[in-house]
Amino acid sequence: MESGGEIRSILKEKGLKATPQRIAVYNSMLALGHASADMVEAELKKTCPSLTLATIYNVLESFVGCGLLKRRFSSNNKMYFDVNTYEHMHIYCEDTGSFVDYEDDTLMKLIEEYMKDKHIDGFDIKGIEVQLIGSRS
Amino acid sequence: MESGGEIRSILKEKGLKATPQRIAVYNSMLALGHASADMVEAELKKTCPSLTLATIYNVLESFVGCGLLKRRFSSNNKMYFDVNTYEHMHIYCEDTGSFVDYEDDTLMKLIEEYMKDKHIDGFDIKGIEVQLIGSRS
DNA sequence: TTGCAGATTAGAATAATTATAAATAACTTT
DNA sequence: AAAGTTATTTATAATTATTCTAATCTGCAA
Repeated sequence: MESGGEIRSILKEKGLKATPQRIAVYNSMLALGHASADMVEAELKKTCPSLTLATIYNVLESFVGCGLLKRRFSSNNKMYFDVNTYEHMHIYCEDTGSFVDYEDDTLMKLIEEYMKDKHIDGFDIKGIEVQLIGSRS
Repeated sequence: MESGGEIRSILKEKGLKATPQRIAVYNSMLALGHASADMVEAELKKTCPSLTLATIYNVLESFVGCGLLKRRFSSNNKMYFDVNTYEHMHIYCEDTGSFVDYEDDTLMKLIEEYMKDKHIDGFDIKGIEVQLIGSRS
């Protein structure tokens, strides 16, 4: 039941201090799944009112650095971050401008299988991002 | 050899006036392939010095509306646009933060084929975006 | 050619992110 | 357990990216 345990060890491993702010942001990202900096701020406004947006950006950036989060691709002018616990795809909803997680292991496997023995000159391919563009039906 | 011909008719069809600004932005996007508003501005600074960023944003937006361009997904806080002449994927280079077009019809077909008879509840899927994340090797 | 709806412009306003420098708190060493 | 070191947080300012506004201009239909 000790909530900060896992993240503490990850941070220590990366030489980052385990501050309450980082733990709060991490828990909030776990709850949200994916979010932008201001969404995290809103989520933590009650429990952590001293938390600044600048800190949130710092924390999110440091989490990307240590692999806890991934940057999300978006088509508006905002940065989104994803909890990096599993490989999944996203549906971008044109009507609401929001993202919905979408899991399809078969498709991910299909793509990964195909890419495995592809060689793209000049690049090391580290990951594949798939976004479905959709509207509410 | 008349450069503005095609776009003029597309604009007319959509009820948009064929202004020199729109034609200039279109040609610049054709040359760049994909770009952000400020890249278009830089490209046109010499030939079109009166062109404003506000106009460029307006023009890009109207082009997305009429299908000449597509919004590009990115992971920094910037909007990018793509010339919408062919289906292709992108490689995002982590080292330089830039995008490189990548064509792989086989993979695109593979994915489209798979998605064709998928039903995702609540959504009409209109498109698929694939990004490869890579670093310079 | 003229009228007018739509487009462009300059500039201000907003939104999103990053930088700066001082204050604070986590971890190490004692 | 206390002190020192250093990374982190904080508040604020600055920067970057985009959108809004209101005045002017222009493409094009009549």
